[in-house]
Amino acid sequence: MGLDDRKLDVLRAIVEDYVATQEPVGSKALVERHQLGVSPATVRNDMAVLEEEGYIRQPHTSAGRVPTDRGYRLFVDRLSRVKPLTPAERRAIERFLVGAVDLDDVVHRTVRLLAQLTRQVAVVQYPSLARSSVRHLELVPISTTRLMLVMIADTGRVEQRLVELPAPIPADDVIDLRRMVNEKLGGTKLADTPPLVQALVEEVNPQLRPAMTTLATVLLETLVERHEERIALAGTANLARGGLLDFQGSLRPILEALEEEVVLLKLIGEVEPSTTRVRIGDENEIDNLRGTSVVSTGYGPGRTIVGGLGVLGPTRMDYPGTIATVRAVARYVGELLAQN
Amino acid sequence: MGLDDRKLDVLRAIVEDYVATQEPVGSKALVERHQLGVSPATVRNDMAVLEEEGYIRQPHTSAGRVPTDRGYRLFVDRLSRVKPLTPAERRAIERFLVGAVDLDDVVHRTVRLLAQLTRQVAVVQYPSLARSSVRHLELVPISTTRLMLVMIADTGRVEQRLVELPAPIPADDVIDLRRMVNEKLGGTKLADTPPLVQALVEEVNPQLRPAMTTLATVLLETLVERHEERIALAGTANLARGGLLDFQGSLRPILEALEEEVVLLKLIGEVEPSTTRVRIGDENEIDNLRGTSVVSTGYGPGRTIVGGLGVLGPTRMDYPGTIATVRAVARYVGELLAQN
DNA sequence: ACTGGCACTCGCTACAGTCGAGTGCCAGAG
DNA sequence: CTCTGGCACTCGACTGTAGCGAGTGCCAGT
Repeated sequence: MGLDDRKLDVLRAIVEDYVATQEPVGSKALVERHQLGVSPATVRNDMAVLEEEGYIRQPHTSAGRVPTDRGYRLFVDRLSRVKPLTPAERRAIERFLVGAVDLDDVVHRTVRLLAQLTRQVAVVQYPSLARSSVRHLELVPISTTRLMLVMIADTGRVEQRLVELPAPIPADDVIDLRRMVNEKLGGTKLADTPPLVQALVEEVNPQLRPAMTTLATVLLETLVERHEERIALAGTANLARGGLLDFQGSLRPILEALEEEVVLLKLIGEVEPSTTRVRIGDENEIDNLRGTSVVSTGYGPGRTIVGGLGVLGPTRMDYPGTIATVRAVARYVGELLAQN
Repeated sequence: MGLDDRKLDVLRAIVEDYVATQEPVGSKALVERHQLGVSPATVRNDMAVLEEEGYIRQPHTSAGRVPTDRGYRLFVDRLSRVKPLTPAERRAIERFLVGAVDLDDVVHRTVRLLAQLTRQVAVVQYPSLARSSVRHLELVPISTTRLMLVMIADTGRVEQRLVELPAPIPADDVIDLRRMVNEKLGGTKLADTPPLVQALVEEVNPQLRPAMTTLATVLLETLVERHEERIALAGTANLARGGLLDFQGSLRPILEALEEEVVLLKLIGEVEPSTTRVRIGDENEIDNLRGTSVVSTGYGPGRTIVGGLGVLGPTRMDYPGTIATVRAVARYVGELLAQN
């Protein structure tokens, strides 16, 4: 059945009031605070329908109504307009991000900024290596059998790994190795490197082969297997704000989930289109995080996307405001990266 | 007044029982569970004295006794023997730390291990730059006006910073710069570099001076001003374990404190002697962390100390066990680093 | 289609009563 | 002088009852 306009108005009013007050909202309070132009009784009838359709529910018989996940979903999809940022927020963003000296700095500032603006838990993914290109590979001899491999990506990311060589290697050979890997891999998308690395091992002259083989192993491990992705987190203290009224009872499962990089990546890393994604309550794939909502989006220089960022909070959150903030921050970060 | 041996036994028993059960302990339960060889009435008299001296207190009139911070302090200083680790714990430590590929990996594994073993919040400081020596400085040209400065320390730490040059610089000059900084700074303690860096700027030939000046600025900034110290954190979910019985009420101030690097450094970074440090409740300098206890110690290869690590938990914690674990982990990590 | 009225539900608070763990004190034994 | 058993006392935790009030669902009337 089609919900008529007034019922939608009622739902919107319920969501807004509940988000603001954190208390179940009744029919009387609703007509007082919003100009609905009808009586409480009418609103009650509308509420009954909304409840039947699963958009709101009553915590107890004698209490007001609270939006369900489904109700929030409808609200986000059809009833809310994106709130423009206040000038103060704009200024905060600029002030916070100006003066960042390198990628690490940008990411840290961003995640703190997001946490502060939204008053929720913020998560920022470092530019994904999979979406980066190799800018330079550096080999620094540590001893005759040890090299430090430093990879610098065009996104500003720098990764290093220790390479333990099977046999001592003269300094000149290190130079050769460096030249070869840079010639072959420089400028290529990291996602495309595995076959190239393979080729390197096969083409190299026999004398360098053992060294190149271990080097290749480390390269593949670093790029594909291990950390590949990095994540920054901030604002966990905000979880404990609502006096535990949100997150029925225990923060533990949430904190546990937030300690798993894999989980965080799932949350904000899956960025396909450049649109903002909102996951509400049960829509979350992570069991520990049902009961929370996640707003995430991709960021990157220009129109490309190199990573994701977002925030996590109670389902009872200010969606329009949060979405606006997340988008704005992502855009600013993109601009910052574009200056590279 | 001198507490006689039995009173100390009583205090020990109270601490042990309270830590185990999390409930105020009464005189009757005490004589039942420990072989004190006296009646409850006698214990009560002892308790009265202990309370008067400030080692224990009663939450309510009709409840048992609970140790005070002062009581825990006495317990830690004089009444507890360090618990040897179980073989299972030893094995866990080895299994966890074997196979770490580089410093980052070591630190991350260590912090997770500590959190898991102690079931508390674990903090590990990366080897302090102030206590490291420069092994190598690398300059990688990114563009004609940008260099990536990569510093590798003998402790395995690698720091990088982008250097924005005032004017384009030819490739040969970069090589010169690299040679100069390495000759001058290579092998020196980082704490001693500032004057050397200064000297470099003054000695360099005029053509390279502008580049060297900005390079020097970045070097000093990186080493002295900025991150200098890095920290890894794990196990925050353990805070929410005790059902909020510990940490009267809110986790918020604690989580807030844990997000501040400065605070964490204060907690575990001040390592003077190689001994283990225990801060109990109010002894903590950080206001937000009164009500928690911190066990910390230094670690490093051989007898030297390059950084600190420790755990944070409720004042009601298993001190002997925690101290033993923290020490053992620190020792293993030291051995691991010594293999460099 | 909306409204006012009314009976009903049920969580919240206050209050009284009971129970029991634990204490402090004291007189007496060793 | 130290320890012990006994006893009265305190006070938090729990239970049950009662009244209140916010909020609802339903219905008859406009």
